[in-house]
Amino acid sequence: MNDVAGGLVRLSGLVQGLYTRVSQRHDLTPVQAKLLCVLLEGPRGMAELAGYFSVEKAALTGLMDRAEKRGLARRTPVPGDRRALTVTLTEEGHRAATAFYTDVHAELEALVGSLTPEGRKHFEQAMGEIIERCGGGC
Amino acid sequence: MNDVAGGLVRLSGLVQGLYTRVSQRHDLTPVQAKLLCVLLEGPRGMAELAGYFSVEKAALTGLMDRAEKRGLARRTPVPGDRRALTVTLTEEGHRAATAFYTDVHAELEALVGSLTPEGRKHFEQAMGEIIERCGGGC
DNA sequence: TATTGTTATACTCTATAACTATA
DNA sequence: TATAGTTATAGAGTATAACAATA
Repeated sequence: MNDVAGGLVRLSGLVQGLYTRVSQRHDLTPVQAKLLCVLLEGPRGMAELAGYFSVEKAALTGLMDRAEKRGLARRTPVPGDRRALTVTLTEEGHRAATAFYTDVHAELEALVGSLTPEGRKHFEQAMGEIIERCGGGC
Repeated sequence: MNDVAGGLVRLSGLVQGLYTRVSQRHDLTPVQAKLLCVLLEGPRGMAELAGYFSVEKAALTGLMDRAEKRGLARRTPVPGDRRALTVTLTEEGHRAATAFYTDVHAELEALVGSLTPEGRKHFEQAMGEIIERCGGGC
């Protein structure tokens, strides 16, 4: 696979590896890191998070149990619907999320650091097109 | 993250998701699919595979136990070193590997199908540069 | 002593199915 | 009945540490 397909797999592996290494550096699992990053944009419901992660509700229960035990996030009741829970970051979780995000962002920037401004622009545009055309699923 | 970093994460997520879906279609886990693809290029030792996967030897024992139980690969002795084992694909494993590989290749090609020939060339070149500059680790 | 691979143990992540409580 | 979330159970993947056999 020495073509686009191979390139995509290798590039994706590079990004995945980078993400995992940075997670470890912050004493997080990659999934926990992803959870923190999502919650950085605001509180979310359990079902909402399950949908976002393309995972069953039950998996989120476990994920949140561990995140809560580690003091990164918490579940709070939703006024008006006594079945529902909202997930928010704790202070520690917010600090961890910000630190992780900053770090991973810098490393990803460094990853494309060898591109010329021109090449970088083309690359960004191509990624944008692929992502847009594929949306969520594809 | 609406920049290169965000694009890389989303693109990598797209590729990862595609890989996982195709694996499932072939009744494989993503890790098993990766193992089959590596073995398609020839037999490998256990330690060699562990290195390739950036994983401890013990993890590979478990991985191979399951692959062997499913009839996809087998361990054979190495003449000349009675400690070592070589991992090879079974016939069924070879069939599964080829079918998976073909399928994933086609899907990845389709992923970049919206790019113009020009854009595609630029994209390929940029990926090549990034990968080359980062080699294995980076 | 170093290397190859395994075993034992524990943890994370995930799926499925059955369940509770509320809407 | 439908939705939100949990519990129970099982399996994959991984790490660590201790081990056996061979080099």
